[in-house]
Amino acid sequence: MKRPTSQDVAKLAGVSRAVVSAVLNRTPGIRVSPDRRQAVLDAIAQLGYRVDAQARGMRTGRSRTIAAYGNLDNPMFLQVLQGAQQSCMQAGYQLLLYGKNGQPQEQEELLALYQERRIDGLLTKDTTGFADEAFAALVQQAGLPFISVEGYPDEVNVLSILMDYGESIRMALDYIWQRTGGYPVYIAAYHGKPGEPRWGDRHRLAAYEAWMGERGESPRIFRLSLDEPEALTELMAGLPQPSSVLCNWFAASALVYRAAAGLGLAVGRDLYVMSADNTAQANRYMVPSLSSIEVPYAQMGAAAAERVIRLAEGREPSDAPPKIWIPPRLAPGESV
Amino acid sequence: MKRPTSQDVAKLAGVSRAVVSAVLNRTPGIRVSPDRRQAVLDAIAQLGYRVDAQARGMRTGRSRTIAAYGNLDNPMFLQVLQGAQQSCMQAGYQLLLYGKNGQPQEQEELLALYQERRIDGLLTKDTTGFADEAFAALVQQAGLPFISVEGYPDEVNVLSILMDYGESIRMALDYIWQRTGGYPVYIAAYHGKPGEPRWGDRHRLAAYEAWMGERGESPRIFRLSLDEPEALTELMAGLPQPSSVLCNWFAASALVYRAAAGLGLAVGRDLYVMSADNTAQANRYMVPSLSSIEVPYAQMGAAAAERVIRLAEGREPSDAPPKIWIPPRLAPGESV
DNA sequence: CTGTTAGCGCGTTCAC
DNA sequence: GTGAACGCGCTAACAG
Repeated sequence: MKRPTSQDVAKLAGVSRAVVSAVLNRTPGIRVSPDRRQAVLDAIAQLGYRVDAQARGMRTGRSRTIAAYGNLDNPMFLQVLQGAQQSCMQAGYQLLLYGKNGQPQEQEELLALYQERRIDGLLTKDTTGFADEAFAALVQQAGLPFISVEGYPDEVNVLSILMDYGESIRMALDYIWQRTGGYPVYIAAYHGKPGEPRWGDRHRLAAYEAWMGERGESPRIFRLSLDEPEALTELMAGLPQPSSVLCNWFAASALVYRAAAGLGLAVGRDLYVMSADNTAQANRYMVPSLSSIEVPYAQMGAAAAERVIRLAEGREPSDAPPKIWIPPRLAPGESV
Repeated sequence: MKRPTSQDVAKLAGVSRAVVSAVLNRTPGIRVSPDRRQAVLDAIAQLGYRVDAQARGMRTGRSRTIAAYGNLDNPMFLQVLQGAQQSCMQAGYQLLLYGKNGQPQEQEELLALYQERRIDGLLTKDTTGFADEAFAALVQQAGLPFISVEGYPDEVNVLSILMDYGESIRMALDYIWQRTGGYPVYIAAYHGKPGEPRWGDRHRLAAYEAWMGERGESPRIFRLSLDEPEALTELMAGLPQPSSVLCNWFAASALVYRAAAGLGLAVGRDLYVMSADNTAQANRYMVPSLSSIEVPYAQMGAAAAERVIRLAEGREPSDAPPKIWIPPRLAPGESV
């Protein structure tokens, strides 16, 4: 009892293999009468026939598979995958997972996947503002349909799915103001040494300054090294009660909670806290639960996959804009 | 400038296509002299030749790809993927992602992937103690190499990678005792209505009872519905200080923190808390950070992928044990 | 309009 | 080490 082939189906249905193929792919140029068509479908069902994807792929040159590349340590990547998978399934594509390990050869291996005809397109989940022009050039040269989630915000030659970080800050500020009537301190946390803030943080900062400026308030920005969280306690000890703080990042909010506990301040009463993202998906487990802005990664992944597939199939209009913007989402908690 | 084929490589190296293939696959039965071999390798490098995976797959009948099936809402699945990817890469395999959506047709689609020759094997991340015998039978009948992470603990016909939940409890109890000298209350949380506890929870409970019994203590078990967390406050108000509690699940620990805050109890001083898992990966963000036992999902994913690949390649001895046990891991925090 | 024939794509493998 | 067949589905050209 071996695998049935299109040959077997053709014989059982009393037609040629070409008709079987035509029925399955509605091939233009080959018309099939309804009854013959039905005979083919019956034969397929009876035998449990399945097209050999490899044989089809070899003939057509496409694999109907795209790869998703990202950091498997980051839980947000899972959301991207979820969205991408959704889009793939709707389009009849498969999703190949390729985890980032930080090895330099990985980029070549991604290209190799394409050259081996294992994938038709590539989607990467990059860190905010990431850009690797050398890689982008290689990809373009190879002709690999490519789209980045959160990367290459300023490279017009690379297609990206982006979130509007400025809007996320305005959304948070409006929410805090509506709930408390106060103007928050902004905490910009960073890892390691203070450097030039990255793309996302630049836009967040600018939005904060503009929002405060429009209301005649002077911005109060506190730069916090995640490696020296003690500084936070000093800052917070000097704030009147109640005050509100808006953190650029979940990790900073966690430190604020910790410092508040040390000072005997009750979050949600003596101190309002909001996070401009939900990187760790831990917001709702915080006590009290942390209000935040969410980056809609699933939606971004879905949009990315959809677009890569269009690209791979040559259905993307060449004048399509390189960047697609997805709006942030407000996730209220108990901390504001 | 089109894609180079093995034909092109052969011509450039002055050999037949069979030799190119033999060089690439160290085919037994075809000896290639060192200089010819080198000529082939040079030609490959010069042309940038890559084997067409589809053509190879069509000929060999294998795709060198396995699928991972699981719930994309669960961050732990990402860890499984990470481990699986690692194993796949080492073996030269690709990982196809298939997200669980809860639709009944999914099982058929997984089988279809195999019948279409898109995958050589399947790995599923199931919930603890899960078992679907109908699916397992289908898979077996189809001949699809299959292994479950955390599922089918009692079905000897299905291969699984499992964690020893009893050991996780003993590990936690030993740790708490060593740090505090106390005997914890055990909190068994559940969703919805109280029912028969599942496989993992049964083993946890039994281990708790046995451990307490060995020390001449009578077990103190509190069953908690996650939908009625108020009951927890009552329980905790009645405990002496300091006391310790061991929760079967992260979500229960989060509720304990919340109740402690309401009662003015300081976790880590008035009350010691430990979680028997880290499902939400939020432990280190809790204030204070939550001590817990971790399920080593990455390791389990790696073991699963490795085994599926062996199975697919027919390298698995038929007398191999159906279950592989991976030990739990202690993750100390500040709460104990 | 409906359908057939034949060749193709590309790497693998068996007989020599 | 070589030559040739093979795997399986797609599709251009062609015929009834």
